[in-house]
Parts: sequence; C-alpha cells; structure tokens
Amino acid sequence: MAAARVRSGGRPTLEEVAARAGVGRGTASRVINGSPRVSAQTREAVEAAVAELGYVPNRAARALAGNRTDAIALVVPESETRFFAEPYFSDIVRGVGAALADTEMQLLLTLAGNDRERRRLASYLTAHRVDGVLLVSVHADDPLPDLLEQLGMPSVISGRRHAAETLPSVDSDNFEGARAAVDHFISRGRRSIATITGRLDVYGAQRRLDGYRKAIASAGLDPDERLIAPADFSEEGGARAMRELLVRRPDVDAVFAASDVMAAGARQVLRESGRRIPDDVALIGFDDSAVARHMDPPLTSVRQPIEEMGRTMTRVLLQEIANRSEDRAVERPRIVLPTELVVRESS
Amino acid sequence: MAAARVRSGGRPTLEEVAARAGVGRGTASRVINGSPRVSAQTREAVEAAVAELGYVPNRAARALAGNRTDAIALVVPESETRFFAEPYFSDIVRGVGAALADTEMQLLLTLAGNDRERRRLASYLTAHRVDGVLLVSVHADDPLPDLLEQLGMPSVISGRRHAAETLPSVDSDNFEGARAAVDHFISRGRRSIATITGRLDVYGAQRRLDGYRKAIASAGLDPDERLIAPADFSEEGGARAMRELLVRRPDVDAVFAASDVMAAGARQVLRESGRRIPDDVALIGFDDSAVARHMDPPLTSVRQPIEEMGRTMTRVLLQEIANRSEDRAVERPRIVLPTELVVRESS
DNA sequence: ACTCCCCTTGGGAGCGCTCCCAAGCCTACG
DNA sequence: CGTAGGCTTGGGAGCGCTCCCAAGGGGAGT
Repeated sequence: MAAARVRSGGRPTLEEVAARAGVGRGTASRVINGSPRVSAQTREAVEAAVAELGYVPNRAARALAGNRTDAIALVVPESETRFFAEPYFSDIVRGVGAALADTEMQLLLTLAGNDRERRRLASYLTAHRVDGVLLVSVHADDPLPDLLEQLGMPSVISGRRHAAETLPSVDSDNFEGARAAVDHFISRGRRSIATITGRLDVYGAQRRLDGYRKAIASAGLDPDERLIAPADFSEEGGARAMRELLVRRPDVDAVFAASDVMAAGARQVLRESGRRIPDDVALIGFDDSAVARHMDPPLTSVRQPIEEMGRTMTRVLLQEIANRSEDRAVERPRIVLPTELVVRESS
Repeated sequence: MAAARVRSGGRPTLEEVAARAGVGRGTASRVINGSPRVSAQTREAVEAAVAELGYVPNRAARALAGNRTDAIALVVPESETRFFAEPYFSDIVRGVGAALADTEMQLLLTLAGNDRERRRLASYLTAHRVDGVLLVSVHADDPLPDLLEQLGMPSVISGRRHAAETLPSVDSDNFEGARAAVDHFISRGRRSIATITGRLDVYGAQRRLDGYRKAIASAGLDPDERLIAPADFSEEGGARAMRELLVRRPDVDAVFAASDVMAAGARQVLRESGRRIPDDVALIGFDDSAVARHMDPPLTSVRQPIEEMGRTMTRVLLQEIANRSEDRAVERPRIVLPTELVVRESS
C-alpha cells in the first residue's frame, strides 16, 4: 500500500508533523488552526516541524472532517459573460481575489447557463459544500437566490433583484450616478435631455431611470416621456433607441445612455444624422469602460467601483459565513457604493 | 451527535442510498461511478434510490478517498488581470467553462501576484490537490511552469514561453496573423510598412514581429529596421513608438501594431500629426478587441480565437490528467490555432 | 498541606467515499 | 455430475483531519 501509489511528493500529514514536533495530533492541529489553547513552547515546536516538513494541510480531509470547505463560489450567468466581457467580469474577480488574498478561502468559478441549470446548481453548490456563494448579475426572476436562501447557504448578491431584496447585497449607486450625469448636462445648459434605458427588469437600469427623472424634475424641466427610450444594453438597441429619439424630439441636445455600449450605438446614429458631439448633442454613458475611453470623442461616463464591489461582496460573504450559526435574525447588509462621473469630451 | 449539528438539508450519504436500494455500499459506488461491473437490475435500483433521495456525492470525501479532486485551477497572473481585462479573460473562462460543462470537474480561479507568491502557489496547488493547472499569460522567466513540471502536476500553458516550450501548450498563430496583416497592406499598395511590437520577451510578440519580417521579405520590400518600433503593449507605449516612427520614416504609409491598445495610441499620434486613417496611413491592430470595434475609424485587427483556446487548453489538460499515470514519454501536445484578419475601415 | 480548578495535552471516533479482497453464484465445459 | 472460471457483490480498511472527552500537571486558595 505504502509505496504502491506513485505520488509526486508524498506530502507530509498532520500525524507526521506531530511526531516530528514530539506532540500529539490534536495539539498539532490546534497550533495549525491558531487555537489559543497551546503553550508558547509547544506552538514553536510545531511551527518548526511544519516549516521543516513543508506541511500544508489537506483540504479534502479538512472539509470532510470539519464539514466546511473554505471555498466560496462565484456564480456567473454564462449567457452573460460576453455581455459583461467588459472590465466588469475581470474587475469583480480582482476584487474578490484581493479580499480573499489573506484568507484560506478558495474561489470556485461557476458558469450557470439557463434557469434549469441554475436550479441544479443549487443542489450542487450545497452538495459540493461551498461555504458561501457570490451571485453576480441576477435577473429579477432568477430562481437561484431564493433557492440558496431556503437552503440556508450564505450568499451575497451584486446589485439587487428589486427594491425589497432579501439577500445581503452590494450595489453601486445607480440612482445618484444617473442623477449626476443629468445634473452635469443641466449645468452645461442642456435642456432637452433624453435617456436611453437598459432592460427595465434589471433593477439597476430602473434606478438609473429613476435618477434621470429625479434630476429632470429637480431642475424644473419638462418631464417629457418622449425623451425616454427603452433599450436592452446592446449597441444595436442603443442605436435603435437613438433613432426613435431623433424622430420624437429632433431638438434633443443631450442623451444619457444607461451603458457605454448603448452610448456607442447612439453615437453612431447621431453621427449619421449629421449631429456633432458634443456641440449639437452631448452624450454620457454608464460603466466607464474601455469603450468610453476610446470612443471618438472620448465619452463622459459614470464609473462604478466594480473592483471594490467585488471586494465588498466578499467581505460581506465572509462575515455571513462567520455568522452562519448565529442568530438568524441578524439583519442583512445592503451596501450601496458611490458612483462617479468621469467627464470627458462628449459632454 | 446525530441531530446535534444543524445542517440545512441533511444530505443523504452513499450508505443511505445503498440501504434504500437494498445493496451494499460498494455496489452503490460502482453504479454511481459508472462501473460496468454491475447488473442492469442492480443499476436501476441504485439509480432509483439516487433519484428519490436526491443524492449528490460529497466531493471532499471523494477527494480524500480517491486522492484526486476533480478540480483544475486556472492560474492568472494578478498583475495582469487589468492588462487583459479586454475580452481575453472572460473569453478564456467561457472556453474553459464550455469544455468543463459535461464534466464533473470544477474550476478553481487562482490569482497569483508576484513571483514569490507564484512559488508558494505551486506547493498550494499540489497540497490542495488540484488535478491539473491551466497557466495563462506566462512570462519567459516565470518559475511556476517549471515547478509544476517538476512536481509532475499536469499543466497546460497558453501561448509559450519560448520556441522550445516543454509543457503542453495552446497558442494562436501569431506568426501567420502578423503576416496576413502585412500582406493585406501590401495587396492594397502600401510600401512603407512599419510595425509597433509588444514586449519582445513575450514569445507571441516575437512571433508577430517574425511574421511581419517574413511578409516584408516575401514581398521583396526593403526591410528597414527603422520601420520597427518596440513598445510594451500599452497605449502610451504605442503612442511613443508611433512618434519615433514618424521621425525616422515620415513617409510611413502603414502601421501594424501588435495589439489594439497600441494601435489606439498610434492612432492618436497619427491624428495629431495631421495624417488621415486610412488615407495617409493605414493601421492594423491585433486582438480584435472592443477597442478595435469602437475606434474611429473602426480598426482592422487580427482576431485570436480566445474562447477556443480556452476550450482547447481544457481538453488538452483533461487528456493529460487522464494520461497522468501513463507513459511519461508521451509527447506533449503543442497546438496552434489559426488567427483571422478582420478587415474594417482603418486599412 | 490538601483540595479545587484551570490549562494543556493525547488520542479515539468519526466525516463519506474509493479501493480492493474475498465470498457467493451461475454458466460452461470436460 | 464435478469443477474451473467469470460475474457480481458486500464490506473492511483506510484517506487526513477536526472535534471532543478524559487525563495529567500546576498553581492558587484556605
């Protein structure tokens, strides 16, 4: 049995560390897990043994014995990875990675396709015993969040599904971001300010529209519904919406698009209609993506602190995991991170 | 002990499935792992029990008993996640996810910072017992690949470190991509064709330069070294290189930049110098990123099949893992995927 | 000086699964 | 009719670790 299996290193076990340090397995375990119930002298001996042997605990054994995994899953709706191929994805990951850096936690990346798969996913996640789940880009009717909640799996959601989100959530301030964009238009003397919205079943898109409305109203401008063109976050959708706007209100002199990509579509249409940006029509996007920086003219855009969202989500999740067995009545954190208007030449 | 721990579901175990099906644990295990050494009748009984109980195997137990993990790690150099925030990262992940979809394999995402961390990483990866490693964006002097190779950990590398790469690798055809770009210039009558290179310690960048040289030579053009400007993949570097080119060869009428981002920098400088694109100077980038599509004018660019690279890498890795215990002498696959010139208005 | 209590420590009992051996059964063959 | 050999099958022995209990040692208190 012993030498039968050709293992690369023959990793040392806790037992071996304990033997080397001249202590029992339990004591060695205590040292490794930072329990305070160990004398300084013993601790040193064990630590020395760990160093000498290059011991690294076996995760599987830990997970099995401890009924936890020291791993969290980042669930990404696969259908959308392309959609948010923009910095979003990688920035979130960086944030999560940063927050996990000093932890023993591992990050599991899970791509979930359609709803059926997501349903299966819930059972997988609990069976594979992930300690917690990070949910990114969730639709209002996604079944997964509720499933996870029922299963008592600690979870944090990016954005929200609706105003009454029950899960802990970390969102950016879509409302204020939109408002800042429109206020910016107003302060520069624009009066016929339109908006191209994202899919309004996405809470964030709704909030951006709310912010737009609020800014218009606060400024005492005429809230013309013809200045609101719904789209779907796509470039083509943005172009289509822009065309509609030009028909309905040819005098439009500013457009706030709820995403940079839609702004790119709008820009195209504005160009084709012979309008100059920003001279004739000012344009602002949302996301502050690479598209914004490289657009011609460079696009003013609302920046979301995406990496920070990833970091915060992770911190909140770790907290939730730590509180797991605690009072179920602890209130769920709902964090809203500030957005920032990055002014470039399009406005 | 039994009901002491408040577990969400009280997941069924193999033992319970076996009891329910009226068979032994071993038999149940065989069915679940698709062993052929089970009678059809028994198989059905076990499968029924699995379905009724909603049994899902416990990964940790499996890993511990089977000395494998059914997980692979995607190692991303953290310092570069921003650098390749462009489609790259998410496309790779999609490809990997797609290849893993029908598998039981999980994907572990590991961000490794500097070299020291990467060194530690090797021991972690083996201790956490990942079955294999996907290495993305590796520098020529990265210690990790060799460490993994020594440890006998199945690994696949994207791109290569150098011509004599020892690890299994999946790369895109940088050489042909570059050549196609330059050939395209030539076919459109350009004669003073320059190139802005990436960091030449990156093998891919070197190959792109080779392709450029080859195309120039094949066409019988004068291979003027002044037409070759080294840069570092950054926008600012691209701009700097372009300025140099304009000084050295003011008559340049075409520029092949080894990345879209550098092309964006070059475009800026060309604009400032009063040159029109493509009328005065044609421009081609590499990557076919969002930047290319949204540039003004839209940038002709060499597309790499990134998602497919992710898929292929994964398949190769799974194969390597399957062959693990086999002959060590099996040759290492080195796959090169074709690139494609996407012609837009800048050329 | 004796007792009580707290701090440390060792190690048994699993966690749920895979691996493998030995046993039971049936079929085919001599 | 006996026996060899192939299929299936059950279940013991761990995998390496955490949890927890009981035991041993001191120090403080009276």
